[in-house]
Amino acid sequence: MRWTDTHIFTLREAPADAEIPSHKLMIRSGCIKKVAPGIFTYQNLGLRALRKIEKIVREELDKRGCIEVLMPVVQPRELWEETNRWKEMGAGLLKFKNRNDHEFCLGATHEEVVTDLIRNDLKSYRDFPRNIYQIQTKYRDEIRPRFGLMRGREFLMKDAYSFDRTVDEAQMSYKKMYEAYQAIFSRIGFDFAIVEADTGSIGGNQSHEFHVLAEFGEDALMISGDFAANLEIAPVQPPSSRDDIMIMALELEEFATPNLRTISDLSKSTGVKESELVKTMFFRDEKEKPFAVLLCGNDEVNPIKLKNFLKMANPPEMLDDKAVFEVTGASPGSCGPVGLKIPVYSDNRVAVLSNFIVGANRDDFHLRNVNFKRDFECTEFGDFVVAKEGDICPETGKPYTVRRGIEVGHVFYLGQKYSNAMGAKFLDENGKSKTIEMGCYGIGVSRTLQASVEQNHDDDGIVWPKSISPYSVHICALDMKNAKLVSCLENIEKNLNESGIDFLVDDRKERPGVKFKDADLLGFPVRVTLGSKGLESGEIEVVIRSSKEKRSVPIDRVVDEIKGILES
RNA sequence: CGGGGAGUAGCGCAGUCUGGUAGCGCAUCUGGUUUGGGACCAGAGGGUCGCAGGUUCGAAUCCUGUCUCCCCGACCA
Repeated sequence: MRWTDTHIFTLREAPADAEIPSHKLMIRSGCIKKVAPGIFTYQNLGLRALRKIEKIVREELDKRGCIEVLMPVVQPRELWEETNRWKEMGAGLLKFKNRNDHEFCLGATHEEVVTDLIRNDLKSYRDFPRNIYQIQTKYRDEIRPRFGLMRGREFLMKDAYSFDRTVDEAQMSYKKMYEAYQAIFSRIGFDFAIVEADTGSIGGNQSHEFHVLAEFGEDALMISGDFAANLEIAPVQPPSSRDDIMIMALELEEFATPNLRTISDLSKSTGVKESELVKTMFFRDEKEKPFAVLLCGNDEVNPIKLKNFLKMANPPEMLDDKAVFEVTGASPGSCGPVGLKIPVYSDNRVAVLSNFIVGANRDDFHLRNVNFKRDFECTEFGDFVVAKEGDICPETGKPYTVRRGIEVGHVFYLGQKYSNAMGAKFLDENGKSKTIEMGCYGIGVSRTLQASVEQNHDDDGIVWPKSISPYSVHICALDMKNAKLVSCLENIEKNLNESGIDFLVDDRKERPGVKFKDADLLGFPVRVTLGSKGLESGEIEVVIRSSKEKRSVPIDRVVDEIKGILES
């Protein structure tokens, strides 16, 4: 393809709203263009790379017996009501009515549609296992889209759904997809990590995320030896119990703490370390009932852990100041567990404290020498904190280190959540009706595209991996008025076409410097410089984008050299 | 929703404080000289200054309202 026949426009400067390198480079290279917040046009270069990702995904899934379909973007309310997600998904689901006042939403995910599809088809135990997938546009009404394709409202997703007869068979399907994802992300050329993860509003009870490691990743990953988890769920080893030491419970005492509203103020004033102060936080459960959570002063509450511990559908909401006052009779800075009439959950790290300080439920007063049992009852102990670097992982007994990642893939074992809600059943060998076991598996295809740029770029531009580069070869034809050069170019074009190698020829009337800069920006794996200098010497310059290595190659060997580089 | 910032040509920005009929760089077009790492000269096209009111002889500039976008957080996955 010749540049002057394409639709490629590069920018010298990035738009002011682009923040991270990959976003800037995707815009500057003309891969994408913003249409509205979180909504983009894929221009030709971006689309070509996207199609190559799709091709790899299809190959790996088809190879494993997955069946491709295409489901609708617009979905009727009725289906979403069946699983109660019309409500549960909240404002993230974009809803609207048609002219007949029928309610619809834009597909944010397709569990409902696909379950509806198969519940009519998979009737016999002979029909299993089955795995249905599609590559489809999703729409999620994100509160704050950002970083280009990284968190868009409209994005391209590969979603697959497995249907099995038994838990064991479902686990095998899960494993198969897990391996497919490993293969896919390896082929694309990622440095990635697989972590245990929360299931979010998709539901289910087992889940792994695939993360591309990158400095600007939105997720924090906690890694400890062989174990890795998303920060959202990373478990923390409880401190060892102090049962063996007899600690005298001292006399409960109220003391004045005027204007001391924060843990750090209280720590300075009392001389007690923040980690030994106890803070009390208030939340609301799904029945709107308030409950309290006790944490060490230097810990942060992890709402996802609370959600999972209390088996809620969504993380609990915090009470506002007014609601806290109604429950405790005090402002948030002066609250504590003593005398409360609501459930009190306590983090494991608080469990080992004694004679500690809490708010007195009276403004500007705290209590010291507070102890479990004697002064208040704890409903239940658990792990409710956000893990920190250096915390001990209970799985390995070793400390965590933190990495940042971009979530490009997610596999869930769903169990019967959707099949149960939607009545997806089959008859087994004995003619008995059973509920189908499900799994679902997503890859953010458009996010994967940008993640690749995020992981592969330098100061000059994108460094596409060979696997998904929009074109494999970039030929800078420096002087299209030189007849000898043009005929040499045509010869190379012919040979590349015959070899099935895709390439872009920069045949614009631009100075060499401009072409080299743009070639670096677009970042295809191999660049060929075709200029009169090279023609005279009989050798042409071939440059490898990733290493900047330059090779002088005899004209008649250029295509072989390119093949060699692309195959290596 | 809370906090901060910004809307002026396709992109990046100045001008706003102190009102006087809109400017710079890049990009685009024409002509010429150049041509192996973002050339130079001369000329040209392109903007109802986010929108709506108001003040004023006169508003990009002052006042009021409103919309949008971006960043941090909340939220979401």
